[in-house]
Amino acid sequence: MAGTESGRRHTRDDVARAALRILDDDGLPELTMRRLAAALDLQPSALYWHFPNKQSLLADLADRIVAQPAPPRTGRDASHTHGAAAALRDALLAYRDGAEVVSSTLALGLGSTTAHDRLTAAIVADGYDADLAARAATVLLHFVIGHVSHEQQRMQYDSLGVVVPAAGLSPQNGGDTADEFAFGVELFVGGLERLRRAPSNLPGGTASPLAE
Amino acid sequence: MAGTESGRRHTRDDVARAALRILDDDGLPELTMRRLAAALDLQPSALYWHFPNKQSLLADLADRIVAQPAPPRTGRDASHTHGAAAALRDALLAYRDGAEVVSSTLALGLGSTTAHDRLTAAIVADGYDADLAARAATVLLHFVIGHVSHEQQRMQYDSLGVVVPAAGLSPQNGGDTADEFAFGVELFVGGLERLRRAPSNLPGGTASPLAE
DNA sequence: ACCTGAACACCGTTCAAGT
DNA sequence: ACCTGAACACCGTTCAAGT
Repeated sequence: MAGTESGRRHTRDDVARAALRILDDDGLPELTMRRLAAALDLQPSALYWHFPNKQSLLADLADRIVAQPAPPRTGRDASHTHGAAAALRDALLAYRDGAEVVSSTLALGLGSTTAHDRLTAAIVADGYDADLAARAATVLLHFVIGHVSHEQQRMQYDSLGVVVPAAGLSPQNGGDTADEFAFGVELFVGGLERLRRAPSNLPGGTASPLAE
Repeated sequence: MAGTESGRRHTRDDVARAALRILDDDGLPELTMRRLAAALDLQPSALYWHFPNKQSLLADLADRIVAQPAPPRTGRDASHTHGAAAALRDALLAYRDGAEVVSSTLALGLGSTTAHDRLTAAIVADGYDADLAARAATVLLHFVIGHVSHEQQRMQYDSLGVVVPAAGLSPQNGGDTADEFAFGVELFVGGLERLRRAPSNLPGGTASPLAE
């Protein structure tokens, strides 16, 4: 009874929170302007007083999902980078289709730079210079979003009892998705560490000195 | 005059090719079933004889984009992995919004496993066992798709003359996108090489033996 | 400042029926 | 085997007008 709708007129924050609720309850495809308006007892056109269009609403949701305070992580993380990557994954997993919302917002060049900034800061805290960290953070961010997006798609297939025949990207060897995530982050951190000893070997020279 | 429409009735291949043409000419948002039908001089409902729904059509397009024969790459690649990653990037770049089509198809668990298979084979060819390679290929695939997707979004912004204020994922330091891509692949390969010497250090032990 | 009412210009998809 | 015609059940967005 004492829900999100109580007084009379709504604020931009109300709209965003109602949208987050629909997202989490029923998923991104169900989050239409018309359904959101109905949840707020509003005409669809009223939403356009609060947000210029649907994409900017989604960008706002993406910011909220990413900005979410990180729950205290169990155990010491192996590095700041590991911790920041895991915290970002947790944030994306906290809302249904969270990764997709953030991904599509990023793909349109919208949304804040919070996620990228935090990963960059963590890499810097692990001892790399700001320039390198910023570029590496972009790489890590692509992996994290891609991974969690795939993870969440799998969750909703599982909840529907769908048997996926031989999907190319599913964990192949009985490892669960958290293990696969840790593996990806470890690969990334390993690559960073290798750069620490041999700072420039991109063009020219043998790129794989350890091979054979 | 002698275009895609000549005889009378169309095949599934005709439909897919007409769709690829709309995609490449006008982008993914313009690729609607109604516009596609019009391009083929068909009623929209006719498309549903060839494809059960729009998503399976998009999955077919994704397969075609990825399966595309790789143009001969200039210069020797530093490794099979570098070559396969670059070839995949080229394939995605060959069609407007190519990365987004593949990404959304993957996100729905549709499409073939060609991209993943090829990356896996390349990693195996570089001397890693099949198990590790398959998991690593997933990581690399996430990066490649995320990177190219962002790259293509940027291309269409540039072509519109849009000035993006301070986007968090744009190349920050004057490096072009191809350099950023090479950097990401190098990071990935570096991480793999580190695993070659220390095959298991994920849980337990110091994860960053080189730090400090 | 915040919302209604009504409309515009679209979508994907189904299905009986035609050839 | 391949397509038409007509409909269903939706979308996001605009805009004048109300309070």
